Amino acid sequence: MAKRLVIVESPAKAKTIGKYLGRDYIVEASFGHVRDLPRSKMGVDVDNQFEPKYVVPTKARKRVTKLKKTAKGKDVFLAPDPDREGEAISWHLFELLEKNPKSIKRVEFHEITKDAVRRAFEHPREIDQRLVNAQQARRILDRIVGYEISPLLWKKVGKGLSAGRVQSIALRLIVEREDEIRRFVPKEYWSLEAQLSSKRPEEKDKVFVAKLDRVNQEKIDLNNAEETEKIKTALEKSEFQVSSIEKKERNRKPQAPYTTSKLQQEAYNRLGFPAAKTMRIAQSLYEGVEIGEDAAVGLITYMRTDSVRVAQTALDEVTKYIKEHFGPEYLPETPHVYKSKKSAQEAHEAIRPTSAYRPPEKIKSYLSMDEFKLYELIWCKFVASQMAHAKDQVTSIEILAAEKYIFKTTGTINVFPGFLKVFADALHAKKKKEKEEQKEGEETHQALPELIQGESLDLHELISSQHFTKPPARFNDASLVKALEEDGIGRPSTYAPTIHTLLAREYAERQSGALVPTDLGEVVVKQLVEHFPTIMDIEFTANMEDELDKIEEGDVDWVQVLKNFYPPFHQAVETAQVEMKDMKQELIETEETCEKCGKPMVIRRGRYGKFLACSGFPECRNTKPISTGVACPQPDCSGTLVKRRSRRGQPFYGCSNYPKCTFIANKLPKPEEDKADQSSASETNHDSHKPSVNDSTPQ
DNA sequence: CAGTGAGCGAGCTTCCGCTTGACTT
Repeated sequence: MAKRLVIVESPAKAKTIGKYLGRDYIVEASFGHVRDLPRSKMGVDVDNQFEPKYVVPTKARKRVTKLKKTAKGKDVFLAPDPDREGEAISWHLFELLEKNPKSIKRVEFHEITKDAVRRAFEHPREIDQRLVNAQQARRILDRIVGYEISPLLWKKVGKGLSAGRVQSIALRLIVEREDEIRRFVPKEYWSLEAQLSSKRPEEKDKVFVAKLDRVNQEKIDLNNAEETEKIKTALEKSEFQVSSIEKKERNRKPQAPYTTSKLQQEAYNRLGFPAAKTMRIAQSLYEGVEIGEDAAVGLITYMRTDSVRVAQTALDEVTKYIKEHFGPEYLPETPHVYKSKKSAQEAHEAIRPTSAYRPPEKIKSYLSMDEFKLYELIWCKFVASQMAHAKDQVTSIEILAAEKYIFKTTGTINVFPGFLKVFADALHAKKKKEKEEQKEGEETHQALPELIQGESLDLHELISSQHFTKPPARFNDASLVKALEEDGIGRPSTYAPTIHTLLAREYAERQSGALVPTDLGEVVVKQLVEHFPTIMDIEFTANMEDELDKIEEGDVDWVQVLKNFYPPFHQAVETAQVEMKDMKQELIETEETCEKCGKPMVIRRGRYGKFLACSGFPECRNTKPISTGVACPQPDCSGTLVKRRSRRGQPFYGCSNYPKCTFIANKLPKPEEDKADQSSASETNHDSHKPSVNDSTPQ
């Protein structure tokens, strides 16, 4: 009968550790937090040292009972993650179990390897109350912000709404990006390219392209057709001569193995997986997949991490693998070491395969298509991260024309693939003929002919093209997660749920992958920014983290941090109770008159956004949608287009004269323009968000 | 595909961060 109980957060971790520790230990999982503030009320006594009231949520009841029973008379080791939240979980467990066991100690390990676990058990310690207190300050602050502002929104905007330190900043980013896009004015610019080739017979067939770069040593901006055509004409008869050739060797470095944020970004950009889908699939790879005859094997390390650290055993193994499969020349002189971002809590390793010796192709038949694709990303990224640099030879050539115009071009030849070999092999294995986006952000390179300094070239064609600057792209899962992570807002476990919340509240919606704010989202952000500028500041979380750090260092009392925060915040809530506009009642006057009763129409906000309603309500119940101002393209129709929504919620544009006119379109057609050369513009400036996401994933 | 918004006003809604399993049909 084992005399020792170890408690960790997750059952998968429990299984692995159980194997390392042997029969003397029982290993159980807590399944995350086991105590929390009550859901139904604030649960914080703001007048009495912010004393929190902790309860065991119903979901955790059975777990806690089981743990209490198992702990009786044993030596208990609390082994949650070595970070703020893990320390808090340990403390809550301690408080709940205190009376039952013979002893309770805390152990910590930063990687789940036999060695690290063994060592941890040789040095058990007490719970670090400073870490716990930092967590309490964080928890209570989030509770106060969320549970004081949300009810204000119920009163002023609509029931069921929410606000919070993380979600409201995420929403703000989305709303402000939409503002930028609306304000954006595209600017015209032109480029001028020359198709050239050598006159020498042996190189003559290799036509290449060079781009106009400078005039009289000054960078040139071509702003319109006239300017461009003038130069073009001047150059048509001109001599083109190679004025400089520069060859350089360039090293390209592999990137670090994945953190959660980076995995979500790349899975979205390369595979089209929304953040939630990536996490679901990663979880199944982590929990284990049956491979051949063996029992289930965990294929990757833990998927919620902010660290790029790799266990020494894994480094040794991947080094061996690279040497055997690619050859010693594919190894760097010393192993690459990557730095996590400063704010990382480093409780886990990077996301990596549990063994380099399980290349994707080898286990493909045991995985679903999606599991395979995600595993392949993770495996390749990790193996590449410990391979040699790729070496390119980059040739930069300048060509002089008409004595003052300088054209530039570069050619790149890969002389040693290094880490790129992993990605090239993966691509090859897929046998894809179609041109696929190269991994690791490679551009397509043109190969140049061998040119000689001073030689004169044949001009085949001068190509001028019109371009327009593009507005910034809307956020999608990848870019939003990236922005949040860079500003230290949210944690690996919350990026995907935060996006879900914004959609569930109807603050934002997905349009072919992009996150677009709704009217409701815009109203909420406007009110919050006006009344809670501090909370709505991107820097708020960073400042909070500084305070939490001080608590962890023992420099500041956690209650004092809340005492500093609360009074001005609460005052802002009180003020907003009085001064925030009641958006539920808000009527916006318009010029339109009701065709049924002649009274003016007003804009109201409803479930589906803004609409026009008669001010004579409830006597006159006439309503109509707001016109987009775009005329109906149907000939002989005097109507304008209005935005509507199908029963399934899909927005579409229909004619205001319906049912007389049945014109319908999914996208707003461009207003008619007199210029016929619209089509020659090489780039359009909307819907620039990409890529599109599979609509197949249910939310 | 073509609707939405007050009034009475019970009792309800809500945060962030840790983690997966399952009251019954």
